[in-house]
Amino acid sequence: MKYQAPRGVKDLLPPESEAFRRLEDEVRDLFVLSGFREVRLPIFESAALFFRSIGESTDIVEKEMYLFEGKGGEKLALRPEGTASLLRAAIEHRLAEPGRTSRLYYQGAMFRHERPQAGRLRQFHQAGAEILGPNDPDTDADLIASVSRYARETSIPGSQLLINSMGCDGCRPEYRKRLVAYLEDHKKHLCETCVRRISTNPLRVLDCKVEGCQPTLNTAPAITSFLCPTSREHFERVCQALNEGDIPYTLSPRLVRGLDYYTETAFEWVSDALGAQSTWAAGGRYNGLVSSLGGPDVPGVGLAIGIERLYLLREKSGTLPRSDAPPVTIALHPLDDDSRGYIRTLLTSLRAEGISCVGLFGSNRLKKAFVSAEREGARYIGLAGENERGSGTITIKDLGTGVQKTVPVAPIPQLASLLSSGFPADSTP
RNA sequence: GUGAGUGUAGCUCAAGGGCAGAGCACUGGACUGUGGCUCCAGGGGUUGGGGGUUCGAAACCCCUCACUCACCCCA
Repeated sequence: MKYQAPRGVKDLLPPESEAFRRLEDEVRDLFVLSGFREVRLPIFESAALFFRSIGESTDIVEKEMYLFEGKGGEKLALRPEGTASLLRAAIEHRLAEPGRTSRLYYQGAMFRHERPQAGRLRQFHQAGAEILGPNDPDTDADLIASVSRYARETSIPGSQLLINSMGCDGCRPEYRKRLVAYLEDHKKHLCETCVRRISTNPLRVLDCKVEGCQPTLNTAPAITSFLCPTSREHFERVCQALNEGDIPYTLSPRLVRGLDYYTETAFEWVSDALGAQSTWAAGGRYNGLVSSLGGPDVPGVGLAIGIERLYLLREKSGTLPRSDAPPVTIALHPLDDDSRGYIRTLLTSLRAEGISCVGLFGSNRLKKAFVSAEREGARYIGLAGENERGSGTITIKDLGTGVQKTVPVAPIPQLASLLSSGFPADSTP
């Protein structure tokens, strides 16, 4: 094979492509139902935007970004996530202003140069929703509730909500100090990467999955016992709101989001039906991010759903959305060469009436036309030869029921409505 | 970036040193204005690529590429 898709990217073919689109629509509907409006964002941005927002010492920035230079030498990057882009746009167009609330969502391809595996691609798709403005726990809880409810309604298999608090600029530094001290003391029981992270990104040590590290990490100081009164109250009220809303969750003191910008509430939805990449949606509050990107001091909270992972889950549970409407209403076949023009005219007229149709011009054999019509997924086949042409009619057969009828082609709207409303069952062949 | 597993027809897979095969799919015919069935025939392959061992390699060895899964990381 001369050309094939680059590593880690996938072609989506029918019918999977259609199911994927329906899933995206489903998520869009979910956001719209909660008052979010869409922002279409560019697929690349100034690289510095991501360095700044995601964090210099994260893996994404250190080794996973697709970087390239514009003609003028400007440093650009394919977006590895959506929040940074959305906030950039919100700040640039004055949608993030103190005292007002913006609910915005985005949806599209993201790019990270990682080794592909189950549920992990180099080009993948996320849909994310961000609320800029409010800083109250009820907003967090409401956002969380919308996704948890969606998970329940669509029967996402094995889904579980994990939540934690990351504290704020006031209390996290103190906690961080205590954690580093603890980790230093227990260095000899930790793996190599953990030891390295003590100095680069100590909070992420908590995320380590190495078996040998677990005993040490289990007894490490938990951030939740170091929260300042404000952060503690915020977190407690989020949990309380979830309790009241009957949203099940698991407190996960060692949950640390991969991106540096999170503050206060952090949450993610995992599923044991997914393989090693078990997170299918995640988010959190980011109160300092807007201002650190040059905007006003506006707090925010948001989340993103990994569409491919959602797809995997729905596939596993056999609940992928499927379009039941046939792709083509009628396939038209000329019975002789003289009828080809008659058929072409009819195709144009029917499409003008919104009826999906194809012409079967490939073979003169009627038998093949039937096979082709079925392959096209057509509901009806329409035949025209000398007789139909002479009388201005078309012979239409319902491929499902076998019911057949010869009807006038004019007026076209009447023919169109016959095709879209369906054949009477009592017609005789 | 590291490790393991797998690469044979469009798809699913046989052949484990001795003629590269099956099922499905595809094309044509039986069947020239009425389909799904059946029967007959046909097209398809540098066995991922390169090198080596051997009289002989799809098979054994080395290199390489790709895919899959895992580590890592994350949606």
